[in-house]
Amino acid sequence: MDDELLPIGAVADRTGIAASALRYYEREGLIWSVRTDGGQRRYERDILRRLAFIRVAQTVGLGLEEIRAALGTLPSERTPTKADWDRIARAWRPRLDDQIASLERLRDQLSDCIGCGCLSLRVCALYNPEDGAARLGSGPRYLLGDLPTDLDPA
Amino acid sequence: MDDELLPIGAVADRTGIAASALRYYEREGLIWSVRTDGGQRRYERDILRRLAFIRVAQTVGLGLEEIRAALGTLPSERTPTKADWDRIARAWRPRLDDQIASLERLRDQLSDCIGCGCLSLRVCALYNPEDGAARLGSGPRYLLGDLPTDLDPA
DNA sequence: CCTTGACCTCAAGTTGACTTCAACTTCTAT
DNA sequence: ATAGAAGTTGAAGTCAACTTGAGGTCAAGG
Repeated sequence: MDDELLPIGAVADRTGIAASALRYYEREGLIWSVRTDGGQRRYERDILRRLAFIRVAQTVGLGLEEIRAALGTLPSERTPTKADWDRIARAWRPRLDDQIASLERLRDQLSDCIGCGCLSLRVCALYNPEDGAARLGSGPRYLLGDLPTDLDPA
Repeated sequence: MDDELLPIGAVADRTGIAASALRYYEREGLIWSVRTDGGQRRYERDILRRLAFIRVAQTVGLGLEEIRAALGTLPSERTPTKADWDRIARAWRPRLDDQIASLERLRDQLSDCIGCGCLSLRVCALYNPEDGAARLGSGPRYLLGDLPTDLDPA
């Protein structure tokens, strides 16, 4: 069997995650590495599964903060098992279901509501505040945060 | 009939969009206003429909750039009709369908693939680059941009 | 031994969609 | 006529998730 530990470039190649991002994740406490005498990072193969998890979690819409929290629920003493990963991943289901549901709601209302030309908030409630699907983009985003009273035009 | 034109605060109240955002949209060329002698903005009621459109477009996941482009396809000489708005909104359908489809794919694979514990890119293709659902967050984001070769751990 | 490509750190830059601040000015109701 | 609420501008700040750059160090093959 060949070398146990992977240098950063190998991990980057295998995961598609840039080396700079891997260093960033380490600074943020999402992953860790051991160092050579010369100070270079060496990763255990275990890291690949962890990174796979991070990548999927992002796709589900979690921020790194939340992901770190989720990773924190993994056992620290032993190597996480399938069951450990499974438990966390299962927690995403409802979240995904919500996202799907609100996009479907939006799609259906788009036919009914924009189709009818009303575009009125009060009538069609097209903009559901607190809809998971609305959280695209970053930064201060109070859009959709407070219930507007009406948008009925002219 | 009362006054035709709305000051910025009234528009902000009615739409739930902050006055600062309205000024920003104007700088970005998404909306416009007329001015009083003193230089204050006054909006025609028409603006409410336009803002409603912008808000929904954002929910669908469009950036302001794309939204401006879409608004640009509206007739400039006459006030847009229901049919005009309808035409644009209809263009979102496929996009929404894609988003929904890729979230569903993710959800289903989550059961099969993380459930089985493999978390392997090559095998389960859980991370579909170019999946619309993946574009959450902003800033340079090359994640999911290049096809990784494998993430199969240990 | 030495070259060359991979790696290191730290600070600063990027992106999008805004917000916040300071320092005024305008409108409206009394 | 005037107080106070609401509006104005321009510049700078915010947030997440990274990237980029400068200036230097490490490690593996020839």
